[in-house]
Amino acid sequence: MRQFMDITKALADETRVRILLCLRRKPLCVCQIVELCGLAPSTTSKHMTILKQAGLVDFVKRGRWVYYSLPGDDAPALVHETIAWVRQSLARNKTAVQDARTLKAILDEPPEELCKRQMARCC
Amino acid sequence: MRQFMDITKALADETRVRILLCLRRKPLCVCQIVELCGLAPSTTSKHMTILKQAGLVDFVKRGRWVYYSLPGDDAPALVHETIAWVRQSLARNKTAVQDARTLKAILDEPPEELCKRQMARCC
DNA sequence: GACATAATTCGTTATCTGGCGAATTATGGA
DNA sequence: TCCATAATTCGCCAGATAACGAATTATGTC
Repeated sequence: MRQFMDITKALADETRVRILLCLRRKPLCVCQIVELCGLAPSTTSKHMTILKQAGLVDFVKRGRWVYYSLPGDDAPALVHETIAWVRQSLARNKTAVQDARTLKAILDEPPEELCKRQMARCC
Repeated sequence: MRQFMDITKALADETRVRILLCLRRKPLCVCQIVELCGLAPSTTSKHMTILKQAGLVDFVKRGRWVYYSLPGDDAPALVHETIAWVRQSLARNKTAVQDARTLKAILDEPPEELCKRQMARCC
């Protein structure tokens, strides 16, 4: 039950659902996710921790960069079924479609530029 | 997105998930649900309102009694898929199994007795 | 109509959650 | 070694949520 409730609580926030959907195609680094959801890096990081705790995402560190992705085939069936359910439920959702467009633009820009812009915004 | 988030928020509470699972076999009246989850009638009623708002349950009034049930075939596919997902995810869950046992005992007793006991408890 | 009672609504309280900025950690480059 | 910087953790605040008991609503019975 614990694991299931971790998952439902993780999904009970729109930002986290949007992030999950955006990881569909490829791993994203934190600065890209920050750009996507328009929140402070600290807040975004917290969301990623909650998703990780629920087992809904994985991450790898590459130097100073952290890449989050959907979990691999070795993850529990529950996790895969959950992601499938979310994806199916929101397949034609307006917000999700818009996010996919935004993501495309973000991926066109080198991550370093994103980070610099985010730094400039708050300091 | 609104409807989906209503559903995930409804599922982000263990009591509500347990109630949903217990409705599997047959409709239950509020006093039975109160007995099952061990909370105050007012609290339980609020939970039922949230589940109803999310579309995850229906209810019918029979005189002074209100019976909650899983929604019928005319409910949106999203609702049925959600319930299927929850059921599958917790099929062998310990809490769910225990609740099923408790429910069996509750169904053996006439609802009137339950209501009287609940009344005695708080007044 | 008056009363009993199943359920809900209301008002209050304690806890949880999501948000931010500041401080900290950890890594690559000068 | 020292600095720059990507990310996280910490400390705080505002708003949401779950719990209760009291009051209210609605329905059946006398």
